[in-house]
Amino acid sequence: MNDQNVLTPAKEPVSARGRRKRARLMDAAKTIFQRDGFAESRITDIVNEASASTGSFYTYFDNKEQILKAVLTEAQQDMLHTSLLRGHPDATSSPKEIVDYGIRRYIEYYAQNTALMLLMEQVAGIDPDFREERRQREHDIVESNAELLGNWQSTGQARTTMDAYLVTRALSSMTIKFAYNCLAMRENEDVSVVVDTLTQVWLKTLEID
Amino acid sequence: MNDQNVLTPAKEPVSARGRRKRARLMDAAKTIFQRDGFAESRITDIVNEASASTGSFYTYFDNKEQILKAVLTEAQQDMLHTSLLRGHPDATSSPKEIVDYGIRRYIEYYAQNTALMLLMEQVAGIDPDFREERRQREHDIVESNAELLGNWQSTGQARTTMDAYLVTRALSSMTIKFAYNCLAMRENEDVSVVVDTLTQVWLKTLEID
Amino acid sequence: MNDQNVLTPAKEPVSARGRRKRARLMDAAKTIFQRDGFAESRITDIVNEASASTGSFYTYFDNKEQILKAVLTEAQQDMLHTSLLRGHPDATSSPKEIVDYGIRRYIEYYAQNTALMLLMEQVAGIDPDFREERRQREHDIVESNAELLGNWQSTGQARTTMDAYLVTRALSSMTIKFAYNCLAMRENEDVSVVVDTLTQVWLKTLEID
Amino acid sequence: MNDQNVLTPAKEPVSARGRRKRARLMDAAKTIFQRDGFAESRITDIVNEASASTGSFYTYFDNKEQILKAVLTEAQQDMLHTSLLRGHPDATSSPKEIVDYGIRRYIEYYAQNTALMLLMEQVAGIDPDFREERRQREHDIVESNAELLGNWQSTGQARTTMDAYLVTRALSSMTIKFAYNCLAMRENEDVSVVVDTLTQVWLKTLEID
DNA sequence: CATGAATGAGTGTTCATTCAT
DNA sequence: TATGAATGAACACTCATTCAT
Repeated sequence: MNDQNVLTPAKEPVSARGRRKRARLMDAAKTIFQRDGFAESRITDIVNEASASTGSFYTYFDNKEQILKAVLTEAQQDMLHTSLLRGHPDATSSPKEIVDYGIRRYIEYYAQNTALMLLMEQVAGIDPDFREERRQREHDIVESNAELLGNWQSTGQARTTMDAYLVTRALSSMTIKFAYNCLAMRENEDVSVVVDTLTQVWLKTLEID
Repeated sequence: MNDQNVLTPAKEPVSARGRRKRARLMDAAKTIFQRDGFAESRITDIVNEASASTGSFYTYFDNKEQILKAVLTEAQQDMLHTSLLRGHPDATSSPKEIVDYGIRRYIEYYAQNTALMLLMEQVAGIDPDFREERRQREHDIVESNAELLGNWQSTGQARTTMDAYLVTRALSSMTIKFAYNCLAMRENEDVSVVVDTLTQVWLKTLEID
Repeated sequence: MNDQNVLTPAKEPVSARGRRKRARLMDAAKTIFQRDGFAESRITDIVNEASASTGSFYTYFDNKEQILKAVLTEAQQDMLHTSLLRGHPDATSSPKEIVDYGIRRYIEYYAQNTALMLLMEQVAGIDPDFREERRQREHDIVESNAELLGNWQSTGQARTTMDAYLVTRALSSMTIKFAYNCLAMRENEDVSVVVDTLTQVWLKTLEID
Repeated sequence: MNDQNVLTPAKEPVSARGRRKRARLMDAAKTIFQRDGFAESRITDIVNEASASTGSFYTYFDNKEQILKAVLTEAQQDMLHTSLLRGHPDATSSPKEIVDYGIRRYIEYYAQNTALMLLMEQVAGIDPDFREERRQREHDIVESNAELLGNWQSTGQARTTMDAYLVTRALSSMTIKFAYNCLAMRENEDVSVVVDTLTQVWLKTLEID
């Protein structure tokens, strides 16, 4: 019935006006957090950016942590397709196509959201809870991917004999960190080169033709 | 007027007593930073930990940022061997031995210094300067490793035809992030399994026997 | 310009519905003031208790002070019989009966309304206006009682030669403070013992048989 | 060894300079509390009055409540002689002399410290802890006085047969409240009249010649 | 050079009151 | 007239930094 869980009690706006104001505050917070980082951001800046008053902030959020959590949770909805191997539109595709597609999609999303990714990196650096949450999310994705790899191994489509979970974890780590270095750190901004490189490592390691 | 040479980082103690006190403060700062993080740490806690006074702190450091930089710079001395492929004691070793040795050494160092690694991750999240510095350092290491890989390619010891810099960057990324996930995030604490998995991916990708 | 007669306390509701809502707010305010005290009470709590909205509050009251005054004024209606010596139902009663009856009635009222009495004590502590108002009210009562005592003195029913006003003031003070200590402070909750003690002091001092 | 009890941890100044500053803050707080009352007072006003900074305030006190407690505790040292019957300089004095002396001393102290007395009244109105503390203190004093009265009763110096504790409580209540009304409320500022009236009621009630 | 008290700018948060709906 | 979201002045409190001793 109520999909608003107990960890975020009350503070949900009822009127359309309220919903709009809350959304504006979250947009503003996202902007400010991405620009100044969490520790350097001031609630004053957020409410100014949203053209709201401090009082309004506290109508919808208890404190800075809470709006951060809200911003990140929302951002995570968009990120659910970072599953890499899952989510390919065509179920009959070959492993090679699936790997290529998954990596491309992840990298492209990353390229579009580097500021947000940096923010998440920062929050993970600061907040153990968020760090653990992220670890768990990554763990789930890796496990799901490992399962798929297991299928490929049993059908001979992937000839590697390495442990499915560990190798998937290793390759996922590579993909995430490479994206971070090349895109967020602006070391190499040519997306297609990045995708090609990563794809080749995946295919060679998994022994997929 | 000001005979303090501006190029000197200043505040370097001259007496042995001074050098000892400065070292005590840095040890304390490292402890506190690792425990509380940079933003949450208080100078008060640092000086208490060091059994010093706030005044003494400012005798040796200009501010909180400076002692952080000092702590990290010092920590980085120990880390110079994270070059992965460089630094093998025996110059005549085979590529396989060098890869295996380099990864093992890196992972073992990481396992010994997870708190420090988390701190560095945090600071990278917060401070763009440190982030850039780290990126540059990694870039140099990757470049140096890529050069070695180039040699192996030209002698046929590594049969991959991928771009030496990009593939080294990708594999280094994997190694660093896998270490972070398995060790700092405590997902898989069996060091030898971690090393084996990483080594295999390196060797297969680079086509080294 | 301003056809709001300044002598009218304003905000008096005209409709029956309005009168009911105003009464609900006052009841709620009384509850909250007694529970939290004036300074610690929130208008939010009052309107929640009354199941009303903040807007409605300001329809009937100008501010928090005003509803406090209204609550206390209303409470004072019930207290008018705390006159101690006045208000005995039988005009032909003896001084002894009148004293005993007055004290008993006051103590019993006090025992029934300790929370309210504590509130009044608190407001007297905070608000000089209320303090002066209370002093004036007590003064009037004491004067009225002193007049009665004067009659008893002239008829020999009270043989004391002390100044009627001062001794009445002293005995009234005792009665009020003793009630406060024994009942509000819960030092001695046996009402009849309290009444007996007070009555004896009154009679002995006034030399009434 | 350490007579600084655990309820007031730390914050005690060690240097003479610190002790002076702390004392100045307490003086200032007393002034401000007496002028504005506790709820209406601002820490800003206290530190301005003391020509100190907000930071200094928090060097010695945790918050406004704590400095209030400190001010009142100190004030209470001076008040210990409000015992009424105890503390007469001449041990061989008659009951009449003792009563007269005790009341006079109490009233004179009260007349000199009306602002402080009003503050205590206010705090008692607001703070249940202080209220209880005051009740306990009064209880102890009354009990001590009742004991003395018991002696007088057994030697026939006081012929009343009333319960020693109750009658002492009643007469003490009268004294305290009468002082409050006449002096703090400025109803009758002639100290000697106040003292005479009270003394007569005490003596007549206790049947002391 | 050591000490720790003093400083005050800066920030989070509350809540009475207003006002658009 | 009812509602409850919006407002922002007001205040408590922190903590890096300075400076008198």
